[in-house]
Amino acid sequence: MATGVQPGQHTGARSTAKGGAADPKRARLLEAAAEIFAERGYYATTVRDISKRADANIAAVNYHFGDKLGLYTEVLRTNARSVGQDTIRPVLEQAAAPQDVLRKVIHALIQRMCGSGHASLPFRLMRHELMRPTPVLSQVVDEAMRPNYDRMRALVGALLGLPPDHETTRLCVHSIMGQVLFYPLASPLLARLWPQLKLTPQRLDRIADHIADFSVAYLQAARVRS
Amino acid sequence: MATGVQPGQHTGARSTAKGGAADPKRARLLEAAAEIFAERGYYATTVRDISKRADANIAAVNYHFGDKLGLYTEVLRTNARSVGQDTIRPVLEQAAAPQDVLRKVIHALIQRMCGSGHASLPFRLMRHELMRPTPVLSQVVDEAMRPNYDRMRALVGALLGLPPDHETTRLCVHSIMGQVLFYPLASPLLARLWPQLKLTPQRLDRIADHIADFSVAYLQAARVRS
DNA sequence: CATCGATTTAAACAAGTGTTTAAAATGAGT
DNA sequence: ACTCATTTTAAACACTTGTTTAAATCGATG
Repeated sequence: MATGVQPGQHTGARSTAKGGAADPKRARLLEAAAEIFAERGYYATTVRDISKRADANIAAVNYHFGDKLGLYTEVLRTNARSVGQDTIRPVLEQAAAPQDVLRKVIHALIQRMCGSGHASLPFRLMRHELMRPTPVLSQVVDEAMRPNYDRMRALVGALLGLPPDHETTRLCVHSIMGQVLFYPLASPLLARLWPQLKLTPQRLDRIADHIADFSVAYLQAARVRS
Repeated sequence: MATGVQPGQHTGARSTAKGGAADPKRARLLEAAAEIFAERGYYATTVRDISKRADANIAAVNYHFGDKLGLYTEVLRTNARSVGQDTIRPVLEQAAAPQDVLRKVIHALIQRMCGSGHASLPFRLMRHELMRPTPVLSQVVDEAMRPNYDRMRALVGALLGLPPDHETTRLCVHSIMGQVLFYPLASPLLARLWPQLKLTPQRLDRIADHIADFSVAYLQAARVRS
């Protein structure tokens, strides 16, 4: 104890010169961790795998982030912002007819949640967090999920002619979320029930169209005339 | 090697007397394993926990079932039959109006998948298998899921006036499954987005009603007149 | 060059996992 | 009572995990 070095919260002599890559080893660890966490989730990822991909020593994670969960927390906080504010929020807040906004957000969600490219990395992190929650889940929900859930309730409530906190409004939002989440969350099941299905971007667009049609049918029929 | 004892497939001198509980230690292991697997899933369950609950030695699992996966396979095969044939199939095959059958199967699925009682143990096993597939998943899908998926497609196809293997039919089945699975699979998310929600049986019935209404709205509107 | 804090390294640690081993106990058949 | 296959047991094994340690290296400052 009291060795003089404080792992995980060193005094912060960073940003010495040009404002760019300060402490590159730390950045490489974050980058490698994000990729592996997004691929396998928190529990199936080992600090040895992360260290190897980042060309760092096994102790690097503990030195720079305290422990594995500290590294994961930092990775997730960054990407939660990307999901919650940068990607979905602008789609939900654009000025357009509510039905069009709904269609677009369904398309965006399906493409990101089912995609495997670099742009969907934050969504894959969320996907794992949903399937196998970690102690960070509450924070993720607060930053990435609840704001969009609330906006979604406002949107669907407008379509229904009901307040955002009405039970029916919530259930409809869940019906839409459930349809969307089915494809990324139940994909191992789906792959065996319908082996021919290939989730190409075109196919994902057809699926998103269907989900929108399927949902709008109820929202229109149930609309309370104002 | 060649010790004369063949773990996992002993010669089967079982059923000596009354056809009831032959090899009670094996049965206790199966019972204990089913409970713990249903609660925590395959990977989070240790053979030590199972052995302790069954009042058996740590080596008992290996002796009677070869290895942990052998025990899990046997537990899952039993309960897959319960899910696939005993519980859902009769609901899907009853002679009634397709809409009523659909409503009833949605109710049954929601109650079982979200329940925590003894009757829903097989469904909790399936739930974990969906969220965290094991090498046994394919077998589970074949025995418990695909038959009902096919029956579901026939039912929804009849409501739509489309063949069971039409793309729209499949997408509609997925929309229904997604809405149902949302509550059990995304429950950690839901618990934080809507903390007041308590999944009582009455509430589950309201949810099932909503899912049925939500789905029927599209199925009726999209019906191809024959 | 010497100094000293920050970083990196190799090695070990402690805890947990599924599995195996060889001996002990069991119990029915002779 | 003895035999012998079956079952149970305690102990250890082999392996992986996250974490820690203490020494080595680095890098700017005096």
